[in-house]
Formats: sequence, C-alpha cells, structure tokens
Amino acid sequence: MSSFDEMDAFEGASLSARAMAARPQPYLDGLNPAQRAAVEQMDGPVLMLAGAGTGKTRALTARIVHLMVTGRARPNEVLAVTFTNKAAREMKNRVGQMLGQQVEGMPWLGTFHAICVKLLRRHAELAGLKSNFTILDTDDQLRLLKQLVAAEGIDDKRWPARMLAGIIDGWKNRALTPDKVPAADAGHYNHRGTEIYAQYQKRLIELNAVDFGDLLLHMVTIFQKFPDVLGQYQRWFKYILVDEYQDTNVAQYLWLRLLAQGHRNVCCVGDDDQSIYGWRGAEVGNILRFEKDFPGAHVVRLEQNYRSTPHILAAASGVIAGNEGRLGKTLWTEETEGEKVRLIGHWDGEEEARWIGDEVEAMQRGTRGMDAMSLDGMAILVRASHQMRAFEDRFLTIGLPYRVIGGPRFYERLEIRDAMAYFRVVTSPDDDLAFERIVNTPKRGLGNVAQQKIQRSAREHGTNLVEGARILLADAGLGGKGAAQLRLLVEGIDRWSAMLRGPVVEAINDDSVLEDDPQDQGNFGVGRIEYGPPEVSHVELAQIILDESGYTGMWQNEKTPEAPGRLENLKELVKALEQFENLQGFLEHVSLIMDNESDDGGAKVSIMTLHAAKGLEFPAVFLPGWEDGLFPSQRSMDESGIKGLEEERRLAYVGITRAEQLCTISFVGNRMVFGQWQSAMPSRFIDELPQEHVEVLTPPGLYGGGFGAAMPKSNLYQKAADANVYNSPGWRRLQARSSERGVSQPQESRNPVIDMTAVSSFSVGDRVFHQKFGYGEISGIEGDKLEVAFDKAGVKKVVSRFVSTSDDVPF
DNA sequence: CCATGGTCACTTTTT
DNA sequence: GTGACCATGG
Repeated sequence: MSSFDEMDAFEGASLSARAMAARPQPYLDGLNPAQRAAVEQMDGPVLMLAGAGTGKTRALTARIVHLMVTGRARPNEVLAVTFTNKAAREMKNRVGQMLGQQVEGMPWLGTFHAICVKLLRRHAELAGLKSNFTILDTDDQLRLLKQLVAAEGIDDKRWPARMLAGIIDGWKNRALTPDKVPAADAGHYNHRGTEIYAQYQKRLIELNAVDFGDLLLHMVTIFQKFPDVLGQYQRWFKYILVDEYQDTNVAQYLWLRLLAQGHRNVCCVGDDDQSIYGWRGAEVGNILRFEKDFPGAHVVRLEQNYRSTPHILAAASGVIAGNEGRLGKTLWTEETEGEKVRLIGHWDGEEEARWIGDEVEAMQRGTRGMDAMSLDGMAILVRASHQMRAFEDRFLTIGLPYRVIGGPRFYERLEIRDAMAYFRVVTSPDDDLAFERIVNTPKRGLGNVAQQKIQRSAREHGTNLVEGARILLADAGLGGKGAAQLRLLVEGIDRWSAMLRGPVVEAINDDSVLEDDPQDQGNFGVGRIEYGPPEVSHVELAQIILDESGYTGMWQNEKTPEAPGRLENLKELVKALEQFENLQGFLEHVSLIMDNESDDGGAKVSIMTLHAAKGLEFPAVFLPGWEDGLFPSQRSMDESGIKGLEEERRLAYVGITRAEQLCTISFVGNRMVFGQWQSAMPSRFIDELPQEHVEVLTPPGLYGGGFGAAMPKSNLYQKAADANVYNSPGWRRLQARSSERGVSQPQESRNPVIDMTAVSSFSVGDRVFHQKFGYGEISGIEGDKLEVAFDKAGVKKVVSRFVSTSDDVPF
C-alpha cells in the first residue's frame, strides 16, 4: 500500500477543503462567458481553443485557482505543463497573485522537461540511471554522436553527425526507443541510423546521462513498463492542465494521455493557428484529434480579443484564412479605433534597418499626434536569427538601446561551458564528456596521444575516464610532463570531490517520504541527497576549482580582446551560484532553464525571432524581411511542402497578432545571403493581406528599383512599387549614395575628420574597447560619434558611450 | 604538441 | 560573411 493512497484518504471533505470552498471567488469577476465556462467546467476533458490575445493565461490561471479554492485539489496535486520557462514563471506568479500570498508554490507547474527531470530523478534506476544523472545539451550530444560515428568508420562528411542527431531527436519525439524504430525508417543515415541510435542510448546510460529527448522518452517508457508507478501519479495528479497543446509532440502526448487516463480531468489549451513547432516534432494532429481522444470533451472557444486593433486582427485573419483544415475561430474585438497595418519596401537590408531605427526613434519621441512610446513597447520580429545582425549593427551605431531575446545564451559561451565541465566532473565522475572537455584545458601537454591512452585504459578496465587516467598513471603508462600534469589534475578532482562531500547517503527513493509532510510540497523527496557538513560552500568550491585547475589563470595570461570579458563572465557564473543550494542544482538549472534575463532596467527595443515572440505582445511591432524564400522560408517549403508553407503562414499570423496598436511589415529588394547579394521577391503573404486594412508607405526619398519589372503586377506590393518611380529624386540620390559608399569609406578612414569643437574624452589614436566589435583604434571623432578602426570588425562609427578606453592593451 | 592558415558548408525556428 | 574543421610546419 503506497502512501499515495493514504494521501487520498486524507484528502476527502476535510475541514480545510470546506473552508476553502466557502471563500469568495473574486478571480471569476471580469471573465467573459467563454472564459468562465473554461474555468468552471472542472471535471472531465476540456479543450480550450484560445485565439491570440483572448485572455488564455487569465482563464488558465483562474482555473487553477478555482480548483484550489473549491477544494478540488491542493496546489501539489495539480499538474500544469507549459512549454517555456517563461510561461511557467508567469503562470506561477499569476496564480500567486490571484490566490493571495500565503500559497505554497506549485511544485508540479513547469515545463514538460523540468517536470520530467523531477520524475526521472526519483525513478532513475528504472531507466538504468543513477539519480544524479547529468543532462547533456545539444553540444555534448553532438560530440558523443561524433565519437560513435567515427568509431564506426563512417565518413562524417557524407553523413554528418548533425544529421543523425536530427534523426534521433525525431525518433525520440515520437517516443521511439531503438527497438521500436519502424522498418520504414531503417534506411535513415545510410542504413546505420537505428544501430548507432542503440549504441548512443547505451553509451548515455554508461555516462549516467540523458539528452533532452530522453527526459520524456524515459518517463513514457517507465510509465508503460511499470503500471504501479504510473498508477501512483495518476492518483496523485488530480487535475492536469496543458498550455500550448498544439505544440505537443507524440512523446508528450503519450505522457499526458497515460497520466490522464484515470480520471480524465485534463484541460488542454491551445490554438491550432499558432502551431509553429512542427519542425521539432510537434503534432497539430494532437489538438485536432482531442475530441476523439477524449470522447465527451467540452470544447470552449475564446474568440474575443483584448489585444489588437480591428485592422490588425483583420490582417491576421486574412492571412491565416489561406490555411486548410483549421478548427476555425473568428477573433473579434470591441475596439473600433486604430491604424491600419503599414507596409513598406526598401532597397536592401541596411536601408530597412535604418528606416526601422528611425521609426523607433520617432515613436519614442512621439510623432504625428501619437503619444511618445517607450522602447519597451516596441519589438522587431524576424524569421531567422541571422536577420538580427543588421538591426544590432544599426542600433549600435545610432546608440539605440536594444535587447536580443533568445540570442546567444550566457551558458553557451565557451568559458562557461568549460567551467561547467569542471563542475560536472566533480559532481558526476562518470561524465566522460565533461572530462574530455577539460583534460587539456588549460593546456597540460595532454594531446591526442595521451588522451587516447586514457581512453584505452578506461575501456580496458571498464570504468570512466578519471579512473582510467588514475590507473594509467599507476601503471606508469604515460611519461614526460604530461604525466605530472595529469596526476595534478586527478589529484585535484579527488580533492574537490572530497570538498563537495559527495553523496554520503544514497538518494532517498522509498515511498516513506510521501507521507503527508507539509514541508514536502509534493516533491516526493526527489533527488534529495544527504550531504555531510560542508567545509566550504559550493560557491567557494567553484572558485577553488577554477583557480586550482589553472582555468582562471589561463584567461588571465591570455592577451586577446575577449579574455577580460570571459573572466568577467566567470565571475558572474560564480555569483550566479549563490542562488542555488549546491552545484548539482545549479547544473540542472543551467541545462533546463535556458533563458538569460539580465536586464539593467533601461527601456529597450526588443529584437527576437517570431518563434520567441509567441505569447508576447507589444504596442508596436515591426515585421521585416517579408520576402519569399526568407519568409516563407525556402527550406521549410522544400522539406515539408504545403504543410511547411502553412506553418510559415501560422508564423505570419503569430507575428501580426503580437501587435496591439501598430504593426509594420517590410520587405527589401536585395538581400545579402551567404555574403552574396541576391534580389528578392516580396513574400506571398503580403498578397494575402486584405488591402482595405493596409496602408502602403513610401520610403523616404529612396526607392529600391531595378526589380520592379520582374514583380507580379496585381497587389499590395505593386502599390508599394508604384509609390516610387525610377527617376524620382530618391532613386537618383540612392544611386549616388550607393556608388559613393563603396569608395568613400576607405578614404575617410585614411583622412579622418576631426571635429575640434566636440567635447570628448577620447582622442584620435586612442585604443578603445567595444562590447560587440572588440578592440580598435579611434580614427576620427564627430561629436559623440567615434569612427573606430576595429582590429577585427573593420571601420565602424559608434556612439562614444558604447566604448571604453582600454588601458593595458596588448599589442 | 600546438599554432597557423586555408578550405568548406552553412542559416530556420528550441526545450 | 562566419565559424568549424583539417593539413601543414615550427
């Protein structure tokens, strides 16, 4: 008899439940009828079809609160799954707000992956793992696959490991273990895919590691193989809620269905029109099929939009109407006012960025009777991340503060990954990938040959690399300086491990922790490991490891432009550790919580991909790069045909519906691709915009001609083209300017213009440092703008407050 | 063993 | 244009 059952008995109609039920329900006020229906229909399957901006999160959180207030479930009995950490965080906050402050957190509100880690830590042994398994990121995953591919003597050129990684991910998304890969897939990766997949899984177990896909895959397998385990959770999770249901893949779908099978109290929220993750295994079919999967399901449609103006909604609806097989929703709004969607064409990407930069500044000041708008309220949403560069460059030169969301992540940086590899070796000795990463970083004279020897030693003795190295040293199988260095490293690892005071007591895995312990909050004692009294804190330990290993020293001795920044990052890393209880907790956080929100508080324009924008909203949105091939993406259409195109169209729909007040779409005639100029056609989605809701703008003074004749004749695009003529003053000016641009810059940098009246603490010849461009020498000054010849990035004009003087510049 | 330079392939989108 | 990877030479 498991303690789950005792918990069930405890629950019943307790006094507290009745008291809870008697409390007022202010969170229901202000919900529209549809939202209210979605909240109050608590039992049985519910499908909430929530269009963009229809108050989905509000309904969802109200539902959670309602479950608790009416005593249906306690906070730790509600399973609420989201896709992103951001969404999880927001929901947590809003539930807290609605419910009042005394609420204990909801331990089972989180992303699929975060929840699965929790579960898997508790049941690791059922998957052949130890509960302190490490979570590999895509980088580690790839390196491991490369090793396997190389060992098989496969030509990495013809059959890139990357491709295999994609195939394996695909299988995992479909919850296929190696033995279940269908015969139809046998030909993948030169007929070796399945075989190497099996090897890969075996190797992961040896490393006591999992990849992202495994988190779900292992849990689905465990649930399928161990009905008693599944039963426990079926009973424990009284209500299940799923956000962004249209983005679930097969594995997630199975996972959910297994858990929901008993009581079927499952509420899925989603919008088929916003399904944009098909490429990573999401199945729109899951949401389209919901009523079949859960017969008798209540379907609630949220269609009243509280976000956008009618023009914006009409434009979005016009575009999405081109898709087939939709569940169908019609967004409407009570709003009547508002500007039309704006459309504008530019000569090239640089012009586009320049114009948008100007617009942003104008809107920030307030213009044409429009109120001044904060930069925080503006966003530039691009199809592909490489489009961001043009905007960053432009904004940097004009000194416009911006923030890139979902850009290069703090934890993906070289030095951070190295440092974490050190931590991993110490916390998880079987993590060979981490060891490989750091054996010779900093340089210890342990090159290929030495590393091979360590590998062989480890393999012969059937142990991990650290032990392999130890044995190798004991057998005197390694000579020279390398041996001494390696000994130092191994001793270091031993010392640090001792300081960590590794798991003294085994992970608590028996059901006794499930007793109704108010402290427990439903954690089931997951991954709890007893440590002896720590002599040093994990923060100190981290610092010790980095120092004693010589890693910090390595960067201190390095005289490259990046070195100071890297040291800075390491400092930040150590500081970030303070917020965690131990190194392991930190490592887990890093592998799962990928967003790095370090904001200095100032208002900034946001730049992000359309994917990253889902779920967000901004008063003003810019949608650049609407050109066929870029958006819709050629690759998407090549790979997935009409399905791909429809997903791109949904992406367009997502983009437009992010805008509250003003939405500006733009395209260019020429774009640099792979360092080559290519002429571009306006996106077919532009033709799908309903004309009556669009205003075509004329670019100020210049028009990108030369491609007009080749363009289709009948649409908004043509209107944009007609607004300009080849012999317009702007066209001539453009030609003059572009020919001038090619020659004049080198001249300028040879003969810098020096403005003597400028008040500046800089002078020509100074060495300076710039966050993005690195080190350089000032070649000219104009007011607060500097012309700098950067060592790496070439000559750029930058605003002086973005550079700092660099003392002690290496040369 | 390691630093350098040349070649190549590449750009969707992410937990 | 950029970064990853390899071959060459010190």
